[in-house]
Amino acid sequence: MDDERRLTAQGAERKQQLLDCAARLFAERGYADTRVIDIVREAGVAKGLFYWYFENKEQLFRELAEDIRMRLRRSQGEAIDLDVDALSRIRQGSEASVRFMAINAPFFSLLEVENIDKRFVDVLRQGTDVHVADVAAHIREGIAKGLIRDDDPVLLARGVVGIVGLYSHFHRTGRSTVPIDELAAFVGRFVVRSLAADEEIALAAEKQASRSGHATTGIAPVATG
Amino acid sequence: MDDERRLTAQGAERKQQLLDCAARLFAERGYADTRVIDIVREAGVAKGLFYWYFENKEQLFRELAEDIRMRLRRSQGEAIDLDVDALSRIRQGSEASVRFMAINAPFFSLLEVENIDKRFVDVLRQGTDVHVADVAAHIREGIAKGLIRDDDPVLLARGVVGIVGLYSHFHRTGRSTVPIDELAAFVGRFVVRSLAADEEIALAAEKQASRSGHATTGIAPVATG
Amino acid sequence: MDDERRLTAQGAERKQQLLDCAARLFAERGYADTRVIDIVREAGVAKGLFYWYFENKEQLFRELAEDIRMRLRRSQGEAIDLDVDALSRIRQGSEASVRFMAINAPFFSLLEVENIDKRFVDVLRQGTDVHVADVAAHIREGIAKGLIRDDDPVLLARGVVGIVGLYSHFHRTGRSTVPIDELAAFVGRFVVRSLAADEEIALAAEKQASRSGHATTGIAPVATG
Amino acid sequence: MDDERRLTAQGAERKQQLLDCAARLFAERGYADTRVIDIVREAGVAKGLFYWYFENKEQLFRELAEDIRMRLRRSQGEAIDLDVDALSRIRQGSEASVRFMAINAPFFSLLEVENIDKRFVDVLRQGTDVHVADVAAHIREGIAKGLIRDDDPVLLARGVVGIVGLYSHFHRTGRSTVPIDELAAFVGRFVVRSLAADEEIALAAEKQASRSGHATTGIAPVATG
DNA sequence: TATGAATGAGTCTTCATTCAT
DNA sequence: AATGAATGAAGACTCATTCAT
Repeated sequence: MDDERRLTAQGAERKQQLLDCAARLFAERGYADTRVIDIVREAGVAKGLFYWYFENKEQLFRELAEDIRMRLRRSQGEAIDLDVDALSRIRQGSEASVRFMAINAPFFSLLEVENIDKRFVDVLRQGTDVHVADVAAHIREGIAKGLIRDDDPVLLARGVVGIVGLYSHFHRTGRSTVPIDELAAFVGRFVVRSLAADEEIALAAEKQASRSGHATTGIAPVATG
Repeated sequence: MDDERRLTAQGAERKQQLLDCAARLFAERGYADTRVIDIVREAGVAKGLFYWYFENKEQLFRELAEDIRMRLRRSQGEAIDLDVDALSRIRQGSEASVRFMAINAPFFSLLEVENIDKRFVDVLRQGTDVHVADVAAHIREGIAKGLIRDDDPVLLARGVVGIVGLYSHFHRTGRSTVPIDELAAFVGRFVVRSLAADEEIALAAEKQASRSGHATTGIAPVATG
Repeated sequence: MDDERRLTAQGAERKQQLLDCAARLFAERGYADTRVIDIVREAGVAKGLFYWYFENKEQLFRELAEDIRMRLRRSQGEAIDLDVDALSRIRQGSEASVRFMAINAPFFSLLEVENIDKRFVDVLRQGTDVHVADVAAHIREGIAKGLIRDDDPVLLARGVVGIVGLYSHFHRTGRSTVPIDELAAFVGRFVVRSLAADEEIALAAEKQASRSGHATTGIAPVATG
Repeated sequence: MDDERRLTAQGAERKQQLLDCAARLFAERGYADTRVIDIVREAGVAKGLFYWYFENKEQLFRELAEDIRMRLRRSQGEAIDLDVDALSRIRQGSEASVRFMAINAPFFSLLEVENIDKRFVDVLRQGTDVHVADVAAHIREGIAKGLIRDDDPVLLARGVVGIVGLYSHFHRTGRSTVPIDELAAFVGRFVVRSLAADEEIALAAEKQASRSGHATTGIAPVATG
């Protein structure tokens, strides 16, 4: 792969196919235990072709991670109701994220953790930081308006993002017996309680109707085999 | 290492030295990127000696993980004041954990995540589950007494354990500018707010004096060669 | 080599090349003392390629052993004159074998002994057993016709096969000063005398003209790099 | 081991114990697959002690091989009746050898083949050569007296020695269903028929009473620890 | 675009041998 | 004599990456 290549329609499709297969395998066995040959075999192409579309295995992972992060962020934007108060918006975003991650499970397994591979801390950390910044903005507004208790906004935001990832992971690894909608609601409550300035506000935020249906838009499923 | 070997005092020391070196390296570069030769070089011994004390690299990791988990749990037990209410106990345990993990940072990097390597999900998950069960017991008591809001105790416990790990990780990776004591207090507040049945109870729990000084007892630092 | 691979013509050639090089080296230095790297160096290719064609060193040995055994058996079939009596046929086969083994010396060194490696007793023993069964059939016929003395046919057959291997080995290891044709004739006499019912029959069998010229067809010599 | 060491009685015993254990293990798993640690463990001593008694593993094997060869030769001398004719003496020696090898099976497995390890061709070959020379002397005498057919004496002697080893091996590897005395008799017949000048002589040699009872004197059994 | 043979650096693991005690 | 920890050379095998076709 010499440079920024212009791909034909078929080429783009083939590349996406490799990305999808890789995502699934990374999720199943981890980055290190997924060999390039596993990916191409899953896609039904020859080994050499991998290097036509990607510089190397690492590059593929980075593309994958960035792509997923982008989709998650977009889904959150869609889930948030700009007319409601900051605390409710955080709740909406959190619930939507839990749902979105559940639907697109295989794509998230790989980036929730910073430690998969030291090589990737940069991509993964940067993704989280963007997310945290988004939430922190809402939190600052909430504090200013007396809706959210007066504590370090960035730390609080880290907590929110972390909790969402936490329960998503729990659900993704098949250990949650709770249905996804219930789990999302639970996370919503958890987050609201963590942040709310007082009980009354918490109860109000919990009541706020959810528009998070939008967030169920998933990543297109991959035709395996 | 062919069988259950009885170690002399010196042998046990040498083994511990290898464990410590391995912990540090795993923390720095991850499990996969730490070669056996790196470990023995760090310890200043020959490669073959590694296999005198450990069956293989995987076995060493398991011993390490179990050891650390045990220490963490013990430190929590010491930090908890049995005379105070359940919510306060959870706060105490959480704060103590954050401090303990901060002090023994290199030892925790490797087990906070379930995904280091698919081979190790068993050890790591089991460790977390024990921890969650501990906390869930306190939560049940708190709910019964009206101190903790009435929600799924195991899910809540997962949240508590997760948040502690979350902020410990954040601190460990050097991104927290907040001093450790302040961070521990923040986590204490966060946890208390997430769980408390009402505001009054939350404030009371936050006031409760901490005995968590005990928990600062760390793992003996290793003299690096 | 992950699965049953279909080889191109060139691939089959390369594989055969590796087999030939391995045979020569195994013969020279034994199985254990021949490293994979020696084999690939001999073939002038890189180490990794070995594992493209063979699962591992052991597998290569097995393929080799089976291949050789097959060739030997085929050569015997070609050497035997179906019109002559059983005793003469055994003599023909024995002489042919000695010649065939002498010509293809490097290929036989490795399987004449059962003890190269405990792992391989199965392949090697099974090969011998087939051979013994072949000879035993002729012996039974010879006994029935009064040509061969009445003794245990399988034990006798083991003796015949053993003697052939014995003198082949002797010749192969360079200790026989006798030319190969003379040695083959000697073995023919030895075998005939061991089996013959009486002297007259023995003399008759010794006189029987040999067709064993066929058996000189050897394994194609390998162009050493 | 610095030099020719003078051993105490206890030391000699300890050394013999190691030799015996090694013989058993070599027979079971072959030379290469028997580790020094296996030998010392079998003997119940520490690894370092091995090198007090033997220069190295190879040296031990050589001592073992020479010892066994000596015992075999002695047993043959004892089995031969100097009063009988050459052909009968060969028969006696052959039968005695088969019996002796059967009794001391574990000690012979290792030296019957020249190919265990290229390092040992010298010891093993030399042992065989002495044996062959012994037999060849008898054969020359037999030829001179018209008892044995006029063929190359050394080649014939190789055949005799080889056949004895052949059937011993067959018996040792547990594939012979025939009782040892019967097998020995069979070998006697086989050898006699291979060599005899005519039928009458062969029948006479077969009738000759056997004194080979002497040869059953075995190597002292080893107390396995 | 696509193939699959070829490369070779990298890593774990084994084991004979040495040596301080 | 005896112990067992320590050494380090050696070898099998993996897998990302390259390249001729």
